[in-house]
Amino acid sequence: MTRSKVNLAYISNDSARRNTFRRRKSGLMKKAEEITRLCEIEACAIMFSPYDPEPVVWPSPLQAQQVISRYRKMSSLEQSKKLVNQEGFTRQMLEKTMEKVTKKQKENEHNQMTQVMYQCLYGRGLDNLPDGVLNNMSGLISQNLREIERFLQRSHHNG
Amino acid sequence: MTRSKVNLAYISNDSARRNTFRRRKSGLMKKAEEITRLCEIEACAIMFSPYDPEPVVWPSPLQAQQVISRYRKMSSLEQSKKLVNQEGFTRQMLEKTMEKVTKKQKENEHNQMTQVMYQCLYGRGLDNLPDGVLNNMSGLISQNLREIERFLQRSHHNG
DNA sequence: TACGCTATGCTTAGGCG
DNA sequence: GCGCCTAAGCATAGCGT
Repeated sequence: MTRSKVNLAYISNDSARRNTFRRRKSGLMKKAEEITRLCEIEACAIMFSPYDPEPVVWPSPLQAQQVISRYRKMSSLEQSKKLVNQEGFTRQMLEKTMEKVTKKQKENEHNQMTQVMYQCLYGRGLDNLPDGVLNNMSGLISQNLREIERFLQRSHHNG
Repeated sequence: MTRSKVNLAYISNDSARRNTFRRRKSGLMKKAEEITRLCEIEACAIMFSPYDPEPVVWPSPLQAQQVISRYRKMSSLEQSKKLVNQEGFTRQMLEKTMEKVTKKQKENEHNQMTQVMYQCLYGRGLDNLPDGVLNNMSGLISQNLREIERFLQRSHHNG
């Protein structure tokens, strides 16, 4: 049977759909590879499917996280720049202060504890830490988490 | 001149590279559209290029954020489940405590300040806040950010 | 179910306006 | 720089294994 024009709709046949997904997934990632190489851009892709036990993350979980955090940073920055009313000023102030804190964090980079806490706070996951950093830090970590809890409670009571 | 096989390397010619990027970007997004429709999967893609003033987010910033948060949730869950060694215990403890703090945060949901701070800390952006929350809170916010700074400094000095 | 094969449709490099 | 055009090269549907 000759190949016909693809009907661009949900493929109801289970095995056909699974096959198409497998093939097109690899095709898509190949295209992503190519445009990244040819143009030297930064990109990532995430796909959830019933056919993979885990989400498919291209090019890698680590690089994807970097792209995502860059995106988050930029989009919130753009938003704060666009706003000029009272609320906008508050947003800008928040951005600036957070940047200041981030800068201080960088200065303290040798402090492993701060590093751990920060990654935790920002939800970046704990993959970027040097090997062994998490060892022997249980006490310190739980101590500082209690500190955060107290901070939240204070915020609650004061607010 | 007949079309030749593409050399899969960085295109040094500026205009050619820009052209290729424009074309392949649209091609890539079309492919993403197609696989999503054909197989009904959930996916997103982010691309940073010198040719776009803003990052290109497919299918939309909102849907991308949903996919990203789903990925984050799943990956941290998988990580904590997979690990069984000393470092794994530490990770699990971190996860649990952070969940606890998150739960407490939910209990305090009526506290607008806590909500603002939390969203800020987690880098979720400030878009999900109810209207007007950010108004008249400048003083409170900067106060609490100073609190965070002090916390980081303590972490530094103690570490 | 996944993979290899091949014909066919689609993508896109190169050229032009 | 962008969009159109055409043909060369690629992706992939349908089938067999």
